[in-house]
Amino acid sequence: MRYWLMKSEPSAYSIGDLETAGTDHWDGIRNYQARNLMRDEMKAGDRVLFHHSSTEVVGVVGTAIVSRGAYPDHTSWDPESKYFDPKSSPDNVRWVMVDLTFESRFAETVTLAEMRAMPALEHMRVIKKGQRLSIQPVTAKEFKAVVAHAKKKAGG
DNA sequence: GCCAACGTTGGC
DNA sequence: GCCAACGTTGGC
Repeated sequence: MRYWLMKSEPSAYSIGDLETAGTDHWDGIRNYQARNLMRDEMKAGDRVLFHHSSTEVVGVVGTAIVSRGAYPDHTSWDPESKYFDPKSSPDNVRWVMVDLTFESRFAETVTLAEMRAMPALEHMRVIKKGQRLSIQPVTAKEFKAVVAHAKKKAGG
């Protein structure tokens, strides 16, 4: 089983949206590195740190589980979609998505500043400047350290 | 809103 | 295949 960090702008899709949906597809990934990770590495059962970016409090806000591995992102051949890519079609799938199932929502965000201060997370990509990749592998140790920190902040 | 960092595009 | 220009991301 692998562990991941997935970024989302909460104005577009938040942890609350995933909590409401229960399970949802993660469409709109249009970056080759992120796509390759989804297509080649991400499997059902993997665990995900759900990260809010471009917002007032940036950081990890909860966890999710990959409930379906990579399959074609149909928004890529939908001319009405903002994620439309004319080079993608059902016969020539360029972009993929996965399904995520809500697991937990932290009482408080584990902020970027807090993560930077945690020795266990010193190698995490998300804390590095200029790191734009929206899907990042994390280690089991990092995943657990973030979850433990969230519990500690919640007072237990 | 600024701007650094990065990915993509396209001329050559 | 190089690399400058451009567009996007995302913290601050």
